[in-house]
Amino acid sequence: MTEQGPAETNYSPSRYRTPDGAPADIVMFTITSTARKTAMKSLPERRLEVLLIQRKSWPFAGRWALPGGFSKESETLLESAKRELEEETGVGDVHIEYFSAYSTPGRDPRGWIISHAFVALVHEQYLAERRAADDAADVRLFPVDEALRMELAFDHREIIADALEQIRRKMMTTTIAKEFLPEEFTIGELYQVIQAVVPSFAESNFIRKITSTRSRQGIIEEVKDRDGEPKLSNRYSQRAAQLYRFTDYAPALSIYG
Amino acid sequence: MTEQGPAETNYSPSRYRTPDGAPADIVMFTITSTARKTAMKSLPERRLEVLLIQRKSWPFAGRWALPGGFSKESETLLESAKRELEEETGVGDVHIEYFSAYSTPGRDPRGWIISHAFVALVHEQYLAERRAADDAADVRLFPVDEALRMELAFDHREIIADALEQIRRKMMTTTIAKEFLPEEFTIGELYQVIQAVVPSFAESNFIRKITSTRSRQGIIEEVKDRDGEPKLSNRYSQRAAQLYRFTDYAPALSIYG
DNA sequence: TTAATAGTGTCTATAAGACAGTATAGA
DNA sequence: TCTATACTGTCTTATAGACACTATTAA
Repeated sequence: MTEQGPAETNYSPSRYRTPDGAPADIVMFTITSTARKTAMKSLPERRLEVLLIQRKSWPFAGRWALPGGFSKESETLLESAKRELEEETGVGDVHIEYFSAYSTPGRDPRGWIISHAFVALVHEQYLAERRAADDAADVRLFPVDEALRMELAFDHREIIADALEQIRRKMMTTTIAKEFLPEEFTIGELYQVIQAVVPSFAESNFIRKITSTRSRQGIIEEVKDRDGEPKLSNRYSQRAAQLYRFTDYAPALSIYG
Repeated sequence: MTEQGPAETNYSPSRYRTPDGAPADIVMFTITSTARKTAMKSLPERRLEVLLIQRKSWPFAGRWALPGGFSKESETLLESAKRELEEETGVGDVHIEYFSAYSTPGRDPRGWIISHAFVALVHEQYLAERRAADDAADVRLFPVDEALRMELAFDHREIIADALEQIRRKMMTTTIAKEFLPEEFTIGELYQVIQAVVPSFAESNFIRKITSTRSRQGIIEEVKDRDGEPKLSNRYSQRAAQLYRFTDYAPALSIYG
């Protein structure tokens, strides 16, 4: 081959300009439930929200930004992201996954800083205490559409848009819905969670499809009580609904049949 | 919140340890065709191969490694990966996408170096001249299973394994097969390409499925000549086969019906 | 005539999709 | 009795899957 990069020649760190930092930024989604004021029990309104922090200092002081911070040499990026998130939300056992890197020159006025974006999915209940304490403070949940219309710090608007696209795809093709649901849930809840993330989702016969056909291959299964009787819930309706849970089965999708 | 990271306080780069480099490493896959020696025209054997480079210097001198090199402050990681790959293969118009980051402490003896892995998919024909010139040199294609059994530099074995898993999933769920095929191809070729990447793929009625059902929603379409007559090919068989091309249609897969 | 690929015919079982109807129980 | 959710019945059409059969033509 022609000239090789530094990796193929004698290496001396001081000869090269090196990055000024490798932060992890976390797009933390949750789905909030708000009770509707109806005559009787009803399903709540569910809305996809994203956690933002108001910056205190340069650059972008005053602007809202994604939580995150610089990673350390002694940790992986994933460990770094988990640490930062725990510092922000006080919650450790969240679903968190690497997602993409952002490296456009000039994206951070502090220098050459490549940001590593993570997506975290959190049960609303884990944030409950935090919200009470910090409401109207410098850490808040915003509805996703609202966040996407805001002037955020850095390229965080683009990061959120990419993260949203990714979880929309994953919501339809994997079982990440479980990250937003209790262990046992009703079909109505599952349907709502899918719709909160993918508004265009509409399946007239949803219960029929999920409880026959593919479900025979076991994405979800009915919950039974100790006597082997179907376990029901009437949280949301007069008529009790069957409770389900996700199994470990992950269907392999294919466009080729 | 509790204590904020550097991003939320006054920033002074010199106060923090910074990374020693952000290289892009490229897992470049291609599918090679080898004619079988049969009595007549027949489909070639197709094999998934990955491009490796033999390192000349410390660290891991003599070991085979992924092509790549340190990114520069003035370019995005994608631009960096494209540049490195072009230097290696002489080809510019390849399909290349970001894939993951590798950050385990100690993964690179030269220091704190977070590697950005890309997957590139290349038509075999683009490599044809290169191979003739460089055969038995320090840049070679290896069958993927062989590469995964080798002692490679850094954590490149793990990177290749992850990349393989990713393109296997994408081969089944997207139309990346087109990156390994000519503009116009036969069903037999498509089937072979899928199998080269996903050996477990087996569809007895493949032609039937792809030309009815989902194909009515248009993943591929028949190629016609100027007179509107079906365009055929007899590259691989006595009986001429219909040529197809991919459309722009990307099916939306779902586990929920 | 055969080899090697490229299809088609036909049948059956399963799934998708629509849509009207029934079930439940607290307010 | 009404309301809001949770289903079930029934019909039609589409798709999946198996597998035997026909088609093509240079060597």
